[in-house]
Amino acid sequence: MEPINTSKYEKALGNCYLLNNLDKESYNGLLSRFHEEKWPQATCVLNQEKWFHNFYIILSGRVRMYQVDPKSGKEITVFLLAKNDTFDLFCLLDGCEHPVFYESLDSVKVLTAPMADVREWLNKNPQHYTNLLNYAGKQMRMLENFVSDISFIDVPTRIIKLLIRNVKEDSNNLDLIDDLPNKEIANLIGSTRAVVNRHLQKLSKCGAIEISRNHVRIKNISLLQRLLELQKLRNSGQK
Amino acid sequence: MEPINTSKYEKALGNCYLLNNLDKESYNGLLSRFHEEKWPQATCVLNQEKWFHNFYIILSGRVRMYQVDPKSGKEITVFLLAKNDTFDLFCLLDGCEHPVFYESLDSVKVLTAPMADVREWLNKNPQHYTNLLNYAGKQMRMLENFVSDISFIDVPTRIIKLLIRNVKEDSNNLDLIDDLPNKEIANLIGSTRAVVNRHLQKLSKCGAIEISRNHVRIKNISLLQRLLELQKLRNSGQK
DNA sequence: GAATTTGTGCTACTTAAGTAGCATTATTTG
DNA sequence: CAAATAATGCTACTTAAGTAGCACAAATTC
Repeated sequence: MEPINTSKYEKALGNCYLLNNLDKESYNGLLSRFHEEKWPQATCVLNQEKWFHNFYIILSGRVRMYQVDPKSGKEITVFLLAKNDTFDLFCLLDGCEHPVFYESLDSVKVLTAPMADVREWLNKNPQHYTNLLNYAGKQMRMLENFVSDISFIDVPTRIIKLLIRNVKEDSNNLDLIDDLPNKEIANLIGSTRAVVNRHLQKLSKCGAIEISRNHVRIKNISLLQRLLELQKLRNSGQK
Repeated sequence: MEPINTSKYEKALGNCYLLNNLDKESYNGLLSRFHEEKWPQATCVLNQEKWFHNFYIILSGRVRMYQVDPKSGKEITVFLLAKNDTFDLFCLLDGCEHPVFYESLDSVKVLTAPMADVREWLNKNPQHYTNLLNYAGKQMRMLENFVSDISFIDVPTRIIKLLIRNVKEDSNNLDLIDDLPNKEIANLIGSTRAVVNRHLQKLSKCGAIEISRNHVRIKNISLLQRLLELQKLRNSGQK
């Protein structure tokens, strides 16, 4: 395993939180511990030990982190990770095992280093903890929102929010989630395939979206936004 | 506002994550920025700016952090904070505002300091970030569990898990949650007063717990544990 | 101690979400 | 190209959770 060419990744990792504002020396010191790995599409690495001993930065492709209910087999996607995201953040933060699953949605390129090495680097360069704290804060906010969304909001509205959250501002295209089957969309909002399909059909019939196998396309973003507003208002007369 | 007597709090704050393994100098440097405050029971400070500008460590009493659904008025308690807990962690981590509510359940004593001071201290003493990372990791795990619990598990089981999680090992007494009205229990698991009451009645009738106004008492902890196991097994034949 | 507020325990009802099942179509694999 | 697999689009059904409403009791306030 030869040392990686750190300069090769400077552009690719420009937006990775962990490498924010690093001086040349820190940057090379950290990156030199990593090497590149490729995973084929739709791989689920069952061995959870792995996340405990290795740390990953995504170079390209999507990885979902999910939990499985052993009782029903139901799954929920906790984080949908993409370029510049890292895992496992939980282990990196507190050094404990994290019983969770990871699965690649595309063919994926990652940089990986032993977890212990990354933790050691952080210990030796504590001035760079701030980057990690920021990222942890953002992820916590996402989790907190997930909790309140599931508890407050019905499935059709969660779908609309998911769609709106993922449209690219310029193109109206769906980023990250435009090529998922209904089952994966269900996992993202904590519901089931059949129920999601039911509501996608309605959105399709009213002209907000267009659906085909493995694809959802936004047809009328402002209609979606109006539907979301309507949902927020409905029942607001309650105490 | 006179500087606090830092030695006074050494015992009280022995288990606060933020003060773990601090040398005398760091300890005093941090604590000297704080002063003590008292809040009466059942106070809800509506001014959310406050959490953004001030940081709090709980000395005694309980504080719940919760979200409110503006549509229905429904609430969900995200964290039930007690002695040695701190807030607002989200702001401390990433320096952004955090639109959330805090409310005291008891008469509460806190130590408080300007958020900027705490962040500045952390910047100057980066070797102590580890404590914060650990705590953030634990809180993230709690949030992640909350997500999967709400999405996988039915209300009666969530109640049982809440009870089991909160029994003191030695005494069988409920810590933290033994004096809450049904409505507060509902907020803790993301349900409603009426539904929680329905299931508490069942647990009461089968002899697992005893209920009275503002009180739940464990009568048969091993029965609760057996009920939890039963729930886990039921339907496990599904694919 | 009268009046108000808060919490409980219940019945009856509504509804969204989930479940089961299956036919149809698209895609992949051998 | 045949067979297997994966994804969809339905219908019909079940169910847990939530809603509404109210009587009653306990606690608090004036």
